[in-house]
Amino acid sequence: MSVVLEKEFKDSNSVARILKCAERLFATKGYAAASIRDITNQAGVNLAAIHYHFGSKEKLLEELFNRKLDWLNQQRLKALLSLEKKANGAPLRPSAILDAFFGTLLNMIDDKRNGGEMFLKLLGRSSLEPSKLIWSISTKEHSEVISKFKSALFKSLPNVPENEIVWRFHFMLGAATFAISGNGLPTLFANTNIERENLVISRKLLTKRLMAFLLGGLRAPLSKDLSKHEFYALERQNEN
Amino acid sequence: MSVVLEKEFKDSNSVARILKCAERLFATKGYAAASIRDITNQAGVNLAAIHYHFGSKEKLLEELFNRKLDWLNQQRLKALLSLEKKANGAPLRPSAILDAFFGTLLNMIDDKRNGGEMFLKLLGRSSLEPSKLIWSISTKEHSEVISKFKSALFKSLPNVPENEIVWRFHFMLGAATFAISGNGLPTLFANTNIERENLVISRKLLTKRLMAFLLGGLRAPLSKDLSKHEFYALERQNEN
DNA sequence: GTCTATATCATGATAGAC
DNA sequence: GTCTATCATGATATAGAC
Repeated sequence: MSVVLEKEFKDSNSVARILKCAERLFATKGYAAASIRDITNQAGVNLAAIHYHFGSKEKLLEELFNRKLDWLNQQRLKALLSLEKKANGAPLRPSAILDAFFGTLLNMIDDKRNGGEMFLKLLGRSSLEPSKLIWSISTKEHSEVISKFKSALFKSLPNVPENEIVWRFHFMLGAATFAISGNGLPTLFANTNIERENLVISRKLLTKRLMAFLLGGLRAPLSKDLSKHEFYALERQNEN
Repeated sequence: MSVVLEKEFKDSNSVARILKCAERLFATKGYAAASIRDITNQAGVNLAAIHYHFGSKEKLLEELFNRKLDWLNQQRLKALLSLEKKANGAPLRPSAILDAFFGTLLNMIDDKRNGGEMFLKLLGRSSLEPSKLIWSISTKEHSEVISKFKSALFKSLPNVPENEIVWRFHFMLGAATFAISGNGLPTLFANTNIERENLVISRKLLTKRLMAFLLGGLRAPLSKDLSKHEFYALERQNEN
């Protein structure tokens, strides 16, 4: 048996199962509340397996993040590069940039076999986690990707102050995170005669909804106190 | 000494100090990771004090939430009622509704003496917490307030399907939550030649930024697949 | 009402047999 | 690589002195 196959075999037996269960438990209970006993029990492996394969609970989280986040960021980069190739130097449409960034993110919802949905919840949850642990992970490539998308947006919206764009990026991340983690929706839809079926989310519909919202926010007129160019964002509206 | 004064004295000595420290620690470390040892140590009270005054760690969290969230929701309701009184039956402007809901929220940032900022972080964090514990708290009044604001938005945007408004409400909550909890901003502003000073947030500026974004998202044109009335939201734009 | 002391249990981590 | 057994620590909670 080759070295590669041997590794794959090991992966599917222990490491992969641990990763999958850890992903789910971290996402649902939170990192601190999910014990390695929970994880190893559900994964059907021994209590010591996590320490053997990963070294510690923290390293497990780190590994989890690096694998999925790197993959996601590669998708994002691929999408952005493809857009830039087609545009041939011209600025991209804002909606296309958002698609490349947030569309790839939401695509993971359907990737249930690989735990994409759970990872998304974990990712969202971690975004509000002030712990240094989370934010020290994968800052290497991740911030590079963020940087590339910022640049694309700057070029795409030349009349908008750059720091305004960054702030709106931040707001968009918040909206997208909530879109993924549907907590709070029951409260929100309570006392509404809206069909319950609507709470069962189709990824495509959710994406459309979110994208419309994000684009509206990104191109919203600047508040009067922030700039004299009030309706800057509307200039490019016809290109959308 | 009157009964009331006696109670206030007690509060300022133990209960209040516990609440304040718990708020900060829950917000910074998360509920699970913040131990009652941390809390009682920082509060300068005995380890057993939490159980004596609140019964358990969970009850402490519940008490914390109920106090602050009720207060916030009262502010929101007051603001909404004041608007409706002035409008005299006419639909409110969307921007005014958002001000009443999210403006009151952001106002708590400045309330450092009463731990408003910490509570906001805790609130945001809890929004992504799938634990039943958090979501079982204060659903009584809270969902009523949400309901009233939904109704106001429905009236304000009569041409928008109601479930679309609710979804956008959800997205707005996400953006507002991220606006408050400024995690991720360092990553976002990295590699940018934007002055670091901009990361020190003034509440007023942040509110302006967020409101512009929210309003843009709320009134964004509906995606073609969602409705035939594409630019519905722009109809009321001049009233903003 | 507040404290000391302690009970009871779950946690992450490790050592060593197989 | 996997298991059992165990450790030290820190968790929530409680009983009882003052």
